[in-house]
Amino acid sequence: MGGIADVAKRAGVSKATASRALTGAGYVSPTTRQKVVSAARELGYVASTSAVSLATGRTRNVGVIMPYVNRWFFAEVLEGIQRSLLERDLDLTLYDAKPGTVGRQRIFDDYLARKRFDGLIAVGLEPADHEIERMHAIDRPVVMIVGDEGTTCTVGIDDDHAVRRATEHLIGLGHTDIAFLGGGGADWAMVDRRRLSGYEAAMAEAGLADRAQHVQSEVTLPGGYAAAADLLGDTRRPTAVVGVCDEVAIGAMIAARRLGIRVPSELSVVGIDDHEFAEMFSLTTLEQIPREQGSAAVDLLLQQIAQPDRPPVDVRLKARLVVRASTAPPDTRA
Amino acid sequence: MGGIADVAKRAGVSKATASRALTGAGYVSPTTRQKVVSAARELGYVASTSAVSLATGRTRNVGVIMPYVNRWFFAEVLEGIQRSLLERDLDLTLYDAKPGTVGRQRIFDDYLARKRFDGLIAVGLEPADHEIERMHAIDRPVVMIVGDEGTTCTVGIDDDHAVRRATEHLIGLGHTDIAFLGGGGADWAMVDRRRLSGYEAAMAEAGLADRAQHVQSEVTLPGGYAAAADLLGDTRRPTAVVGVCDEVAIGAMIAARRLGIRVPSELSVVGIDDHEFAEMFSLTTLEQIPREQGSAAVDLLLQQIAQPDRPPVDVRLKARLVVRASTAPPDTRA
DNA sequence: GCGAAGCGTGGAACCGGTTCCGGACTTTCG
DNA sequence: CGAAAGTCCGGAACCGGTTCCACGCTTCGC
Repeated sequence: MGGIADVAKRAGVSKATASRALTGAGYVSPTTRQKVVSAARELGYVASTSAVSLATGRTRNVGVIMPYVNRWFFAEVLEGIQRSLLERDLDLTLYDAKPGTVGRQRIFDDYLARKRFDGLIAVGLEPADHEIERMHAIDRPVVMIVGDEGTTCTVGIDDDHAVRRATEHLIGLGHTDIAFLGGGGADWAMVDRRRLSGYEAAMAEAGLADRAQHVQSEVTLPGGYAAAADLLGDTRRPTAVVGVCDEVAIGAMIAARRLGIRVPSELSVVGIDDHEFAEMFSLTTLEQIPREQGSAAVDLLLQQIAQPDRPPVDVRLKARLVVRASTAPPDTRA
Repeated sequence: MGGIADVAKRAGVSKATASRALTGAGYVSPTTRQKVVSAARELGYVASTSAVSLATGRTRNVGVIMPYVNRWFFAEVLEGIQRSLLERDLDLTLYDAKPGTVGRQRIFDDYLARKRFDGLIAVGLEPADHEIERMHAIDRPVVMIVGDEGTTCTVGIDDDHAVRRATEHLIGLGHTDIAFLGGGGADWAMVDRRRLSGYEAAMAEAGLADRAQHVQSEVTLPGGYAAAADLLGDTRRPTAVVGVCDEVAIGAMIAARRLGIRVPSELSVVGIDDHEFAEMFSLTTLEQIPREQGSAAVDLLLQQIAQPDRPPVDVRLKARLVVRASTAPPDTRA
């Protein structure tokens, strides 16, 4: 009921002409087009997406696969993607692939193979080799946000550069006891590794290699809180902390406050992200704009869909230093 | 390439038989079924979702429409839904319908009408009348999480009851100066309204109707912070605060800390949600488990899809009081 | 022993669009 | 003025599955 055949009949034309009139492909006289269009409107006609997909081979849908949706970065990226797709009349199907779950396995083994999408955006996925293989096997363009430059398009900030700047900011203020907080452990993400190495490089360049200190923590606000509570409880504590991301950095600020350590006079804290809470906590940070990364990924993906044989492109965005009130020269009286 | 026809040929049977063998519908002898299954495996056959949808009228996909994905509650619900769908081999397409955006309008006007899904879950949508009309017009089951009981199935906690208990908890501790923080303003959500009325009812029952005080704020952590900073700056401040949700309550706690007001001795704070940060802040709260609401919604939706003419059901979950260290009797020395 | 019921299978219609191809008509151009 | 090119449209094939129906065979019940 309500198919294009009905529209065609009402407009007094063939299915073929009705289709051409509505899709805009091929020759149709202005008057018949008008007739078809108004017939469609009168009937409330909406093309069946499955029929269109079957006939054209295009789904007008993109898949987004990410390990979390409840973390700030991922949620923001998702919104950026969604907004871009909405402008272009494309749908979005979401795959929530938490590391180490059977769900993730099923997504890679079954869901992706169904090819419900014209292209795939993978966000912070840290895929294993066989997972990468799966993604290529589906023969659809893939763009990764926060991923390895290599065979596919990628979008992301220059993590190394960002952390380097964060660390240099502290060094420039006169700090020498600077700890890096966050990451480590078993499933230690590549981004976090890259960020740590940026920190180490900056420390080394300043001749502080032997003062470098990496404190492990879960990469969440409570994780940062817990790790910082340990670190700062010691009387021999650093004068500054670089958080692997803002959530960890804010956790550290909260811990400091609880311990009665003043920020920034007794402890400087810098993060990376410009999280929505950063301003409230007056956190100095390096701003990345995940929404923009999301929409950049959509742009890239659509290019790849249009021209599948174009070589992969990498978009690397620079992070801007936002100085707020969580950083200051170390307290020399101590 | 790789259609069911190829599988059929390789197994030496007709398309019809191959289809029956793979879907499990109709009579197929065990031996032919086996032949078909292994032929399919050898060819790496995966059925085209669009062809299946076209033929069966089922998409094996559910739509989820929500105004935010970056807020805790929504993200958790989304994960709950996703997990449930994953178990049942269903896909999920996400519609991000921010209030007052053209995107939202397009979702209701165009996207939903495409009927890419067998059913729809609407989360905290606060739909306008014409939006509700649109949702019914698509002729697919709808389940709402946090919505009006009425024509559709709904899932949610009993907000009135929850806030009542939160308020009674404070009254039981001896507080009489209790402010309700959050909500109000132009696009003031229905949940928040319901919660306020629960507070007012509890105050009235305790004979404190004239002490009731509603302080408006944006329903976010920074919003709670800002509003509480105003409220608590005054010397004539309440001894306890009920936050419309945990984010607002936590914002209030942070503000109190900044102002040097001790929690809980000088100020008790209670929230609603059991947000992931609640434990870190030792916030007394009423626990709701959004993930469970998500999976309950999926269950309901699947029932409705299976039996579309069943009367709508409402699932109302009770919230459990979790007492932590943010509430105590008022400081009588003051 | 024979009709009915149950099982296993293939042919063909069908879901609802798009697109190829060819015919008719009009315009352009040499 | 005739051929070629351009425009407009309809018939039919096609995308890749599912399902109705008919048919042959076996089993069962009376």
